[in-house]
Amino acid sequence: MKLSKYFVPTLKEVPNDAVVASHVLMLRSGMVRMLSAGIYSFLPLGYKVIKKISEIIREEIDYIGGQEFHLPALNPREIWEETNRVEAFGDTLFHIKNRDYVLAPTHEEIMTYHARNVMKSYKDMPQIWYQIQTKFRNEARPRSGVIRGRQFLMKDAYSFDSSYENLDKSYALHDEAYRKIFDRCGLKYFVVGASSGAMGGTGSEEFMVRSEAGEDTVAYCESCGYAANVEVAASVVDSKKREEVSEEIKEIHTPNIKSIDELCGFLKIDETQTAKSRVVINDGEPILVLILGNEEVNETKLEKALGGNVRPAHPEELVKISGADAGSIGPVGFKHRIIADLKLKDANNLYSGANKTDYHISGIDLMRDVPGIEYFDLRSAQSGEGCTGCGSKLEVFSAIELGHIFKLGTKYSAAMGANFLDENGEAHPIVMGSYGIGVERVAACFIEQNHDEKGIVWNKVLAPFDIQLIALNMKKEDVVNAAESVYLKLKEEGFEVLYDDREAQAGFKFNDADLLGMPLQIVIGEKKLKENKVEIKVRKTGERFDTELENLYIKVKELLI
RNA sequence: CGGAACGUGGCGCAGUCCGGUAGCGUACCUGAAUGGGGUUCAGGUGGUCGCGGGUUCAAAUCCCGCCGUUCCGACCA
Repeated sequence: MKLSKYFVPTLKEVPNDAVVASHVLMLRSGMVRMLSAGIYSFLPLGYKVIKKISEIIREEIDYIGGQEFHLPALNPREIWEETNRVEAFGDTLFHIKNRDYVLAPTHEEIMTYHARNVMKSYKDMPQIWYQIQTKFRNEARPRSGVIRGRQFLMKDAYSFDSSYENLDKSYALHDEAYRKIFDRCGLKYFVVGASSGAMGGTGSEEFMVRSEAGEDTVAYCESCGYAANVEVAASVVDSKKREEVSEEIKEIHTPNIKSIDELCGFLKIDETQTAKSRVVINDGEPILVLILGNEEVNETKLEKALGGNVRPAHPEELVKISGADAGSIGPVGFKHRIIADLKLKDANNLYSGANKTDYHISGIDLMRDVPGIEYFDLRSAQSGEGCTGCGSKLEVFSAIELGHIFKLGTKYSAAMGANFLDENGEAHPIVMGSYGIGVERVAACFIEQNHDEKGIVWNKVLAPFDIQLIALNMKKEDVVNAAESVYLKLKEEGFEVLYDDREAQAGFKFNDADLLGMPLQIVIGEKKLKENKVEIKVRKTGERFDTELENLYIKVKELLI
């Protein structure tokens, strides 16, 4: 491809609206342009990358027996009513105004619709059906370029099995395929065991990439591979050390002191000497939740510890329950169930509310003064805490979800009446799995992980072209002739070559080549051509060396293998 | 959806406070020089100043309303 004729609108400056590296570079390198918030056009160069990623996905899913479909994005709303997901998706689902259609945000219903009444026998299974298709979600806040859009390309696969044991097999096949896909793409990723969440089901794994642009926060152990969303991640935590002597309980007048900050300032003590109280209502029962002053309650863990419905108590309820306003509630003398974070286990000499407005208590010994207290893990894991698997240190950071594999079970088949007959002639709902990969996210994550101050650094697998060929002076006939023949020869040899044949300064071309980031650059200039030599630059290392023209093709092959 | 910022040629910005002929850099076009890291000179093209309304002799500038984009938060199969 000749760059003079190829639509690659590069930008020298960083567009105002782009913040994260991948977004900036996709815009600057002319891969994409925004049409509206969260809606991107892929230009030829960007689309080449998308096609390469899609092809890798296609090969690996085909390899495990997947069959590719192409499904409509426009769906009758009534199919989505069958599973009650019009309501479940709420405002995230796009609705068509002048006909009763929705734009599909995923395709469980449509795949199940096609399986229903057709896959009637256990003999018809297993099946793995997939597609690579545009999804539509009315995201409240699109962000980070293509990483979170209102319209995005997703590979979504669905498995249909006659039993949960067989579902495990289909799931394992996808697990393996996903690892191959991301390995082949050259991504550094890790796998998080996630809770089943709102999709319903029995198990799932998320394939994540570490990135500042990520929207999930995960705890990860490098040495044993343990990874979990911080919502559920466990960690080994030293509880607050019990001091040798327990002081006497003492009531302190603390006028207008409401927060832990104010209390610490007023009494000149450290947050870690205080126990923060929160009152929640769990299925009608008031419960005091106690946590170290400088920490926050993890709502997911709290709900898991208590079970049932959990909501914060209203201010009027607080007074009735504890006898004090919000700022003065504490465990001593609290009449209802009390649970505390593990970090507070058996702690003493604590400060907390007195259950009497404008009073606090010092010298609280949870062992002595709070009989019946129960301990749970109620806080989020933090960097540096111990891994529960191997004892090494956990790291907590943000990450982007690239893919998600999911044991659905019978949620959709049961709701939609997609049943089959087993060996005994009994009807059962089909046991399903669903498996997604964000295709543009693969590209964005690769760029997040592989760029420098000059631009993108593609590997040969995802690079839109293998080689960027640069002719330095298009006014010199011998340079043009040499570049032209190298261009043709490289193409004959099966390489994808982007030939910069523009009338431009050398520096301009070098910088554009570094921005676009093809793995190899071949530079043809007048001086070296006189010695029958051309220069090769390896984008990743910055290494450059000269080679004789006739050795060029061998050298290129070596470097691109 | 709550909070904040921004909106002026393709891109990056100044001008807005204090109303008075729409500017700069870059990109683009023409010509010339240059030709190994965004070179130089000369001459050009291109803008409903986000949209609508109001105030005024006069609005990019002041007032009101709306729209768009981004960031933080909420939300997120």
